[in-house]
Amino acid sequence: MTNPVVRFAPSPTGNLHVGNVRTALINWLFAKGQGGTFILRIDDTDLERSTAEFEQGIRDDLTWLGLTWGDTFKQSDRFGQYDAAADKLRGMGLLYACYETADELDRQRKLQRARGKPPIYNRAGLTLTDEEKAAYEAEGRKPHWRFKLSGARVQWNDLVRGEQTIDTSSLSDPVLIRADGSYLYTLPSCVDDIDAGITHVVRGEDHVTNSGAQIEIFKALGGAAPDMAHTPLLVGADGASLSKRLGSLGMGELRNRGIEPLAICSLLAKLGTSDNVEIRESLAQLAEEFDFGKIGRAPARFDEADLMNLNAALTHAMSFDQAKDRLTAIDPLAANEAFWDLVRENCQTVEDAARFVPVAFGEIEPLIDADDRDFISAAAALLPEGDLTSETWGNWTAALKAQTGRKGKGLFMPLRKALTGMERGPSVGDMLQLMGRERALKRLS
RNA sequence: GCUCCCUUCGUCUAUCGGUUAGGACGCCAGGUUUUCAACCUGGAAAGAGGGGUUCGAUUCCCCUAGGGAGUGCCA
Repeated sequence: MTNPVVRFAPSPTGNLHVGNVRTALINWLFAKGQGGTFILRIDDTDLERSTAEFEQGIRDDLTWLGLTWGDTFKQSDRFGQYDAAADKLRGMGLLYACYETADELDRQRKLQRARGKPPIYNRAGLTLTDEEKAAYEAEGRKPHWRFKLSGARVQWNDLVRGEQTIDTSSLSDPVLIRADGSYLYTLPSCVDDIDAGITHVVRGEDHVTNSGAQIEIFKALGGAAPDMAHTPLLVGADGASLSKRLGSLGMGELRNRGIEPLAICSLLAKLGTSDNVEIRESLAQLAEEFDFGKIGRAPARFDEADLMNLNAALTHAMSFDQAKDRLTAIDPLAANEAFWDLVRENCQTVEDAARFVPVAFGEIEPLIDADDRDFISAAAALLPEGDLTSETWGNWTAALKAQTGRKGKGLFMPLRKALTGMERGPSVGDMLQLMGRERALKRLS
């Protein structure tokens, strides 16, 4: 396989969510792994619902994730090409005018369904005479345009699903052009794929029947259809279809929660594959490991808890340099390498470090149980003079142990609670050095 | 309703007719640690149900159940 060209084609009518991102990621990983090109196409033929804000949001999210594109364009800049393609299809007798209203079509479908028949368009438009068309036009009706399917079986070897067959006689002829003259995505997508030299169309399995119809359009337009890959959709942790909330879980929200792009990409790249779901060091590594053959055919469950686990693993191993800017945003004092190295393994996100900032650099409310009061007073008196060093903690607790007879948890836990105000956290001895003598004594008094 | 796809530990999966059904994540226990995390060791944990085919089915076929998708002048 040489230099594949793939595209991710979101429509700017909303923000990117986990399902979208997975499709984008798989395209990207496949392209990068094969030395190919990843194209970002903005499917904004629906001028009503598309907005510049969503478009920018999509670009920002992809950039944040690291899914950079080699080329990008918008469908709204290419209506001329679509018009030409439509004319070509009309000339071939493959694009025909229909005059039913949406309501009429809806009624037809309901009727068919009620009789146990599949709701397929009856092709009335195909046999309309010029007089009948003129009569509709006189009524003020404008036609919408359908592509005439062959009725044959369309076949392809799907990179994920294997041999696929779609019986086009069981499909309605797809509407390509609305009554208001605007394009639905079906035709522009094919035209763009041909013009951009797309070699592989990679998308979710909700598109398989579309692919059946689009393959016929590709052929009618004189192109060979690209290879196809349809990945199973993600479902929620409960096994039901991805919930509204999860399905629309946006990148902005994940970013706000402190989730790392690589945690998202690692999960979405490995979920539903035969590879272990673990954090990877880079997108490049994910690309190297990518293989359509590893993707299963059953829907995989997307669980936010898994995402958080991966993110925690990533955070635990994150270098100070990587975390620095984010720590600065929390508090300039937190941008301290010794501090980060100490607290990171107690953090699930970089922002979790905020909990420990007051312990090391500010004020906290010490936790001292009533029956530990004397012990804590003794501890305050025994705190070694001079600078707090890495030796201090060991010497101090040894002296305390000798004087009070306390040991183990009974010795250490009261100190932890008094000095940090928490029952859990990083090593107290190291925290002691960071907070300094003055804070320590104040908390022990 | 109709069409297509799917079903192995809690989760993601391996197995391409004969295996003690393997791994990873998670979980539990022990070790280490003042605690948490990390790390080490160990453990529990699966073939949806029913029929076939076969000397032998997780594997092949059928049925049922369950899940996903499609069936739009959405993408």
